[in-house]
Amino acid sequence: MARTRDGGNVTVRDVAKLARVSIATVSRALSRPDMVRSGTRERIQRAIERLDYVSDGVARALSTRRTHTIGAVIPTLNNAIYAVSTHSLQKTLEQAGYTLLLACHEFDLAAEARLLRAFAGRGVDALVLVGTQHNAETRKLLPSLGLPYVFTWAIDRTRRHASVGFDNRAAGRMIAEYLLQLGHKSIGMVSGVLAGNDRARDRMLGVKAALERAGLKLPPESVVQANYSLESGREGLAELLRTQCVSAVVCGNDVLAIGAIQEAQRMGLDVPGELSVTGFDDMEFATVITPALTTVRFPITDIGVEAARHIIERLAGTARPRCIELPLELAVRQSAAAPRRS
Amino acid sequence: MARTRDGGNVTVRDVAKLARVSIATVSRALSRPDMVRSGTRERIQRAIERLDYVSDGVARALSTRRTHTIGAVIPTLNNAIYAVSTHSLQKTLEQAGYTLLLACHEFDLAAEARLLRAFAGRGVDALVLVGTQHNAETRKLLPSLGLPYVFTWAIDRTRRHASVGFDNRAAGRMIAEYLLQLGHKSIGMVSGVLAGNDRARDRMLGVKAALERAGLKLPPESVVQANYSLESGREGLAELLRTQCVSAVVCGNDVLAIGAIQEAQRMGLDVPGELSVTGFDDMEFATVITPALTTVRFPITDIGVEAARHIIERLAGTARPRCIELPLELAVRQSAAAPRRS
DNA sequence: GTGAAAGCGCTAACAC
DNA sequence: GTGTTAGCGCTTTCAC
Repeated sequence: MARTRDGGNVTVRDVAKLARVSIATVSRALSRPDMVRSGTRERIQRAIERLDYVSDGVARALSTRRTHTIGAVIPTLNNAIYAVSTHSLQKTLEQAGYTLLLACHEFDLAAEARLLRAFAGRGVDALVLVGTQHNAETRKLLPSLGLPYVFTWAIDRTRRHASVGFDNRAAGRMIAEYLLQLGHKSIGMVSGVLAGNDRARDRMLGVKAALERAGLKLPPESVVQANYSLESGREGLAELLRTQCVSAVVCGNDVLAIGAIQEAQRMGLDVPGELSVTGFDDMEFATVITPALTTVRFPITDIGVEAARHIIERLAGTARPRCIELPLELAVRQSAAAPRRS
Repeated sequence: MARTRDGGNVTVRDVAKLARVSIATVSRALSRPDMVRSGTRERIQRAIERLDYVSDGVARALSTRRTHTIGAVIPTLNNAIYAVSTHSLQKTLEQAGYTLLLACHEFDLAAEARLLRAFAGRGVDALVLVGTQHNAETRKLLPSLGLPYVFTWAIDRTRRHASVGFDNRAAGRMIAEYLLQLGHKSIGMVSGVLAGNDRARDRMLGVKAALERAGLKLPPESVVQANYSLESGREGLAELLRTQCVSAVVCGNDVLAIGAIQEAQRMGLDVPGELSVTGFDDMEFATVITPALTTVRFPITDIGVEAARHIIERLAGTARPRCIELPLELAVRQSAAAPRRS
């Protein structure tokens, strides 16, 4: 996008003039070179280089009704797991010639709807969201846009929307069953905020289901909710232990779990001797804390890659499975153990 | 962007017809409502609502030559510090009505140039980059685009480019002087990769300068370079200690430092008794490791906020200081101490 | 205060 | 193969 002497942008017109062809031929030389005779093509190529011409994506977008831009609205970048899945999303989209428009709703579903609307106005070709739970406005907007979209980090049980993620409920069951198997009978949770967050809610429901199957309960007072930060994990644990007497605490994610371990240690509790603590996600830092964190591993990078692939293939007109469920795995380390008999 | 019965998008034309005005008036009612009589305005408003009209950003962009889109090219989202500064960048831009186009170059400056060129082609209104060191292509491209741009995470000493960041060299000096003051005489580094990364290089140069002022040296063999990961930090420390005998290791960032502490402990070294280890950044996880990490604190969130403000004000035509230097602060914790006499 | 018309820079029929 | 021309949906003079 250099300028011509008169200050305007270099356009197809300038290239056409210099190469002594029509603008249509310039356009063709760029999009389908095989439709242009090689001599002409080279003349155009030279003109392009001499003028330092870069074709205007906005004009092309207006003409083709394709921006080659994908909008992703995620909860936050301050959470490593969303940052990592967004990274792989961007790299995979880039390889296919797509550019990523990114915004964070900070766990506010009304903000999510607003951002999606803004992206639609910017003419994105497709949308990537996190979670399957969205507010009424989003639910109305999404189909009306006529754009491909995909939910991530969770799977859509209704199968009405494309989704790539994992079964958070199964993850909750998995960790709870592990604790039950270790012999725990009283289990509490420091969960992520449940409202508007189906990942947090499903994990909690999974834990609850496993406990109930074992004849135990997970009453509301055993579940404290916390924002996403170490500090919230610390406060959450303190709050839980103020009223509940538990031998194990399932935390809604690794960050909360690490905060909880810090707080337990500050209170003089031995982890896992007096209190077992678990997380979800298996982020890189799960092994930094002592004791290393027992958690559920998700293939986080794959979420971005698969979501991107789904979008790319939808846009290319290729069919694709609508729902991709990624595998879970228990990462057994040292923060959970059999409860001490007392 | 709902559709009309015939499948096409709803455009100003549809709104104009329904409101019985010209398209020019619809456009005005949207951009400068005070230039339209209130009765007309309300008729138009009703038509817009009935048709669920959303104006087409691409067409507006072509007409106004403004996309209200800002492109940011960062090294990676897999590094919490860039993710966090990008988060605040996005939120601040959003408040001013701008949308963020994001891409990662993964520490490849040729990729950076390619991505910047792609963003320019997409018609971004301004550009945000990380660091002051860029390859020849980028250096040539940036001024030729005629767009505002800002470097972040470092300050441009030449003052020829807008920048918001901190003095990484001073940060290096700060941590080295602290170690010298504790009595260390042999100091090594596990640095980030130096090539193409002025933040890593300046931190190293700062350490070197401080050592030399104290009559000590930092020879190349005392500086091992590592990618950004815990694993690289572990390997980096192992490699350094294989050939060097040091009482303190300055790591290029907190992640490397935490990896280094893990490795030192694995080797049976007491930190800080037998080896002091420091980082840079003061990320949230700096206190998760035992011993808690001594590091240099940067106001990471402010980088994004200030970079966004700079861009917003430049685009609004308001003048702004070209170079914003953010403050540094030593975060003294337990991973560095006086060396044991031996 | 409102309308007609000329672009913004590109693509894509359709002619030749 | 290549050129002509009519849009894509909006903003913005310039008349009235």
